[in-house]
Amino acid sequence: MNSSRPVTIKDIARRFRCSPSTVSRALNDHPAINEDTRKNIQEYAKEVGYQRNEVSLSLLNKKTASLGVVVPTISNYYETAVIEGLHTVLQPMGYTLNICVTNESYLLEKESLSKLLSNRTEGIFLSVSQETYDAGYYEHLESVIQRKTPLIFIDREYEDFETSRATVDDYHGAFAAVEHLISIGYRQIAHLKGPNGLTVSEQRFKGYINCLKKYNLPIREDLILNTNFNVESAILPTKRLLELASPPDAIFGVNDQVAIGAMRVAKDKGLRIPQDIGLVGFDNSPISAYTFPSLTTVHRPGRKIGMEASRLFLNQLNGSGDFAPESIVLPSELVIRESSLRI
Amino acid sequence: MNSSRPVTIKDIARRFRCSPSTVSRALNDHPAINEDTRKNIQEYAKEVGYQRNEVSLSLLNKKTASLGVVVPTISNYYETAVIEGLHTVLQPMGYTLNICVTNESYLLEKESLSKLLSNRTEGIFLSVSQETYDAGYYEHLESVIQRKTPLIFIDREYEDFETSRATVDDYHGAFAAVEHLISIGYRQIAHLKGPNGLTVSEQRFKGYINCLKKYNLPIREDLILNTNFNVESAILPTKRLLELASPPDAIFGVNDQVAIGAMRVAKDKGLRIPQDIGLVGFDNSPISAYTFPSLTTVHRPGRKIGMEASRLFLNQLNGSGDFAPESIVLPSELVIRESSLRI
DNA sequence: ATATTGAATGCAAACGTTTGAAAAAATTTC
DNA sequence: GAAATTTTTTCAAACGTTTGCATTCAATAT
Repeated sequence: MNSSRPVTIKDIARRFRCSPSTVSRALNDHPAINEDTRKNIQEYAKEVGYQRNEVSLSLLNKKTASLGVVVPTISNYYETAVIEGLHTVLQPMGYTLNICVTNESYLLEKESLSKLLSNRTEGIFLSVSQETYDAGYYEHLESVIQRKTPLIFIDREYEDFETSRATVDDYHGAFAAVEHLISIGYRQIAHLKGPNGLTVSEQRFKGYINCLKKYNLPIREDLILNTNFNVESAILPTKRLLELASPPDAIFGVNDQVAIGAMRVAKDKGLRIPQDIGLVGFDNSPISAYTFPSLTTVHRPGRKIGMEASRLFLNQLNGSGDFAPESIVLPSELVIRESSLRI
Repeated sequence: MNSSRPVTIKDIARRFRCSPSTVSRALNDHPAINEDTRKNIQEYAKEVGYQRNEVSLSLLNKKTASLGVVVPTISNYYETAVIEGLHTVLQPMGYTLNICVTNESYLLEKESLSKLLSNRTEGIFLSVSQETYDAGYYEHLESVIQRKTPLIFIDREYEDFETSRATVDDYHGAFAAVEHLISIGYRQIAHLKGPNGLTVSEQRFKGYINCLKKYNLPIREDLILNTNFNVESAILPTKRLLELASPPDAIFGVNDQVAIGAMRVAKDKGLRIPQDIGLVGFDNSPISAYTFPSLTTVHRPGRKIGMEASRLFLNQLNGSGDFAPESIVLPSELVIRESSLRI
């Protein structure tokens, strides 16, 4: 008596005293079907709200039209921008995105991947978790590779995998940011670094270090402190920086959140930005243009990364057997605003 | 020669010269299987990386363990918080979330729902698009209801549907925000409203209006301007407000983004916050605590909404036939910070 | 030696759809 | 009116897995 059972092709066939194949063909406008039969069946199908069961089709065709997106978090602007980019390209093509959040945990990442494979996902976009990255685990990726499921790395990557990847040129972005500070005249430039071990953190850190070296500025260990990418995590480190006997005259934050945290602390201390202290962030998040003063930052094209990653996936999917992995590195771009423009 | 075809139970059966049923039972630790057979099969399965095809199981059991999440956007803090909440509860239970972004478009929403139904999603969380809401369309929801697929409304809702819903008490949050401004002594309170027609906008607007009424303050049409929820959309309206012959002494923004935009414009004008102008936002986004001055706002429990919505879904799923829809309204909470604390 | 038990395995159907090939029905041709 | 042709429909298999029931085989009991 449960009216909620979805109506199937068989139901319709019974109703018309014909075979399921006829119904199937009628619904798919197959030319070998009598015009009247077709119309009747289509009308009836619409009337009873028939919707074909894609699950059975997936089984038959071994195509699921679903893709996995495995990311450490979705609560940052950048990550959602990437997902939007993926969406923009892939939703119109009929793909469904299965979003898995790993919270930076290896176990969750492993489980997510296994689940996606079990569900016969046709491709996987992966930004590995910090735990995975730290520990250098990679066994859980073997099965993905072995299955030849296209695997696209986003931002965080393993060098030694034969896979496509889309990353932002963090190194040169960071370099440009620090170079800009130097060009303005700042000399004691601190860095609020991201968590150790993550490519993103390390690349930006390297950009910072190498730029200082290039301009023969001393590298002061006491001006390099760790944060956790969010605003709060920048508060204490910034306080410590500003209480130093020889405090920095500029701070390069690993991202906008961190820079905004630093901005807040500096202002609380009565410092003027950019006169007393210069500030640069990273990401070009929407808010960065509207802080007071507005934040100099490095644009990180999240949407574009998502779209490029989609392209890489499609290339691999449609490519011939001897597929060659591609690496896309999108340039990051310095966006100069008020927080560093000391005159 | 393509080694990428996933190994199936049949493959294993062939290898052991036994029937697929035996393999299936062996893999599932069925007691009627000989200990040795079981061990051998399990070992071999592991060795060749067998992973059971969940698609076929879905077809067999009519259970897909996947849920749809249909939202207008994922680029705001609040939306991602909701999704995180859903995730927190549902991922551990084995559910997969299919995220569909509608970009506020009715057509995309309709297509997304139809796709989800075709994929035999077991439940749908829906925050209707603005277009849908404006036009009052609802036919596309009929098939969801008819299929008895649990449908949970999030925030934006249709009054006349017999479905569960989880919303935040925007009205009282807005009311409290305005009341707070009044209590501090602000009298000419402007409102940067959200897009017309959306429940969220209208409820907050209503809270604003009714609070003014309660305290016998005049309602000035010229102090009510529309925005589009993002920072940029607040810039021009705020400029207009501040250029009025009789400008407001406080602004209540429909969300934090808008309030931050307003903050920026006010500061550019040389106004001191909160001395010259008070500011209140809505959402309690992470950044709001670290603007300068920090932003008074109304906490909107996104994560909790997601978790509550999950609960509503599970209730409906496990409920008996005569299911009664539930409405959860979570309180919003005024968070007083510097931007409104004129002494 | 035969019946009885028990353990281990196989058979077949089911989930909903598509599709090549075969069959049936209708139409045309001579 | 039969043969040839065309149109329309049905059959059966396939996708990968599970599961109730039947079957097989060996061991035990009588």
